[in-house]
Formats: sequence, C-alpha cells, structure tokens
Amino acid sequence: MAQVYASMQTSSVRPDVVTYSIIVNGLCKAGRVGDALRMLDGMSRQDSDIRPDVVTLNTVVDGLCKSGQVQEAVAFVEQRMRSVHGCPPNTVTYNCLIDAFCRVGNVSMAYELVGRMENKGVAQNIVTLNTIVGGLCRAGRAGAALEFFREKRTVWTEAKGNAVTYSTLVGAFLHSNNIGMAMALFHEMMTEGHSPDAIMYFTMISGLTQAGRLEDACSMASSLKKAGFKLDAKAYNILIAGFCRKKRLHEAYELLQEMKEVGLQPDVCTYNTLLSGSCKAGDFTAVDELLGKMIDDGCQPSVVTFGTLVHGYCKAGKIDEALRILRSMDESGIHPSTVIYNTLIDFLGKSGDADLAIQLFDEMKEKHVPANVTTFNALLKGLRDKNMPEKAFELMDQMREERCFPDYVTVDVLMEWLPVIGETERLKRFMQQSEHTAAKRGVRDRISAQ
DNA sequence: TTAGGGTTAG
Repeated sequence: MAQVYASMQTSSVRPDVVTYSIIVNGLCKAGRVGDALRMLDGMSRQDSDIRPDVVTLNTVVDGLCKSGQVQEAVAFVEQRMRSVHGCPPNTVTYNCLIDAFCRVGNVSMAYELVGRMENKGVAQNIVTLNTIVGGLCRAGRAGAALEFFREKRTVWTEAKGNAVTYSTLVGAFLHSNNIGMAMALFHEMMTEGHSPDAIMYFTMISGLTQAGRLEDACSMASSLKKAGFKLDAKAYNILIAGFCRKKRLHEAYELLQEMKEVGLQPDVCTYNTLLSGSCKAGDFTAVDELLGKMIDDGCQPSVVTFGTLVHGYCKAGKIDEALRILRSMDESGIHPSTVIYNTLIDFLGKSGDADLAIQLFDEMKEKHVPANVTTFNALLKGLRDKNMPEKAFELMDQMREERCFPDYVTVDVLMEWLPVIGETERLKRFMQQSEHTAAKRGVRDRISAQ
C-alpha cells in the first residue's frame, strides 16, 4: 500500500480525498489506527490541499472503536469533528459509537446516543436499528431486541427492518431455544416481503439442528435449495452432526454420500463427526473403514480425530486401545492435547487405575501439554475413589502454584471427601487461597482491560 | 465509512 501511495505522489495521477479515505480505511482495518491518525493529521495541516471529509473522519472513529479505544473515539467526535474539521457527526458516526458501546455491554450508553441523535436531528437508519438489535441479542436480551424492533419500526421511517434484522433476531431466539418465536419471525420476514438470504437459511439450519429438530432443519435445507442456494460443507457437517447426536447413523452416512455427489469434498470435520458417531454406536468396524476412506481421500487425521478415537475407545471400555492410539500419535507427528490426556486420565481414574492416571499426568509435563482444572478434577476423583489423600494434597498445592482455579466439580469432589477423612481444615485453607488468588486475578484482569 | 450466521474430541 505504501508503495502505491509513494508512486502516486510522483506520478501525474493526483490522489484525492477518496484515495486518502481508502488508505485511512486500509490502515484502520489492518489495526494501524495510529498510522491512520497520523495520516489524518497530515491532511489537516495548513499546507495540505486535500481536507478530510466526513467519510475519512468516520473511518477513523470506527477504527478507534474497533481497536477498543471507545473513549478516544468519543473524544475525537466531541472535540475534533466539528471544531477542527468542520464536519458535524452524522448517522454513520453515531452508528459506529453505538456499536462500540453495545460491544462492551454498555447498552444504556447506546440508548443515550440514540437520544442524542434525536436531539440533534441526526436521522437513524437501518444500521442504527440493526446495531442496537444486535447489541441486545448479544447481551442475551432477545425479547428486548424484538420489543425495540417493534417499537422503532413504526417511528423510524428509514429503518423498518431487513434481512439483517430478522436473521439477528432469529439467531438469538434459536440460541435461547425459543424455536417457536424463531419460526414465527422467519415467516414474518417473508410476509413483510424480504426473501431469506443464505445467512438466514444457515442460521435456521444450525439452530434447528442444535435444538434437535432434524426434520425442520432438513426441510429448511430443501427451501434453501429451492431458493437457488447450495448447502456448503459446513452446512452438511452441521446436519451430519445432528443425525449423529440422534444416533441416526444411517442418515448421517447418506448425507456424506450426498455431499460427495454434489461435488463437495468431506473435510476433517465431516470425518471426525462421523467417527465420533460411529464410536458412540459402538461400531468400530465402521470406524476403521472410515479412517481408511479418510486417508484415501487425502484428509489427514487431526488432533481432534485422535481425541475422538481415544474418547470412543475409552467409552467402550477399551482403555488399552485408547492408550495405543495415544502412542500412535508420536509416529503421526501430532502433538497430543490437554483434552486427550484429560479423557484418558478421567477414564483411568474411573476404572480404578489412579497410578497410571498419575503417570500420564507426569507425561503431560514432560511433553509440555498444559494441565487445566479438568485434568486436576479427573485426577482428584481417581484419588478419592482409591482414597489416596497424600497425592491429592500434592495436587492441590500444584493447583495453587500453577494458578489453576478450582471449579464447582473440584469443590464437589473435595467436599464429599476431605471432611470424611478429618481434613476439613485443609479444605478450608485450599478454598480461601483459591478465592484470594482468584480475587487478585480478577483485579489484575480489570486493570489490564482498561 | 457503519449492522447479521453456521461444523468435529473431554
């Protein structure tokens, strides 16, 4: 970009304000807001023959907002736009600020800015509406978002709702498992004369599948096709995962076939999903076949593939086979993950092999695989079942040293164990230390977030 | 120049 800019300055092609705005936008989108501001300063100097316009300035406002400098953006709007540059903030300026406040969870400030727009006679548009609706939905307030939409569409003449409004609301209602409302809004959108676009269809397919409504999801997929769109690999993966969860393996495999027929290459995610489904069905012959097909297709097993197999074999009580899979990862050159070790440690603990669980925990350290609270919980459960408190105390100390905070599972395990063996004091100390460090961490996080 | 979505292992 710098080269293009330099060559323009020496050639007969004269950059104008649009050129500069494009560069400022490029800098902002590349996360170089400081450079964008310097360029703006250059444009604002007395000897400059190109002055920034409202688009240049809005670009900078949005750049500041999206890089987390919301207060700086507000200061820029209040102190520089009109007085320095002679450009009063317009609809886009306010929309950028409103979005920024919504994203940090400050919806009331977003409302206040809407009020300020009204006072200053700056018109709201469809983006203003969708930004607030999106902000409320993101905050888990789908009902409030819908209410806001209903209220404003009668008042804001330029903002009556469009495909973005509806897909945002539908996504939020699906997410909160209010399928009926999502369906109703989907149909309302069509009644209002907006055709669902691909995003809307994918949102519906995903949400309905997640809710276990496979029939509805499939009929939505048919509508998508009738409307001239195509399912992509991700959409097939979603449906395949849905059928696998319902233990309808036959239909999942049919979708794999359909995927290939329409010329889509199943990816590692497709295979992992079907492997997981076949493991859960206990069909390890299908697992082996599928692994073969996967490799024939040139699809390399990933760490998730190994994790799926390890979990599948553990769940089927074949821990030796699961350990063999772990060992085979060395040859494949794929580094085992925390999840894989956690799975094995959990099942080893459950099958009464706490010693081997501890061995794997030591191996994690050698291999620099980080342990997390799930690792410690699995170990502690295994130790509780074998009543090995000394080792558990050691682990509790390690948790503290590694600043790994106990969760409700840790607390559950220790509360039903330590008091019984007369170690209530140690439990209390552990909880107090954890609360203390957690509180300190909370303070630190708040400081670094500012 | 500003607004929306979806996949796999514990």
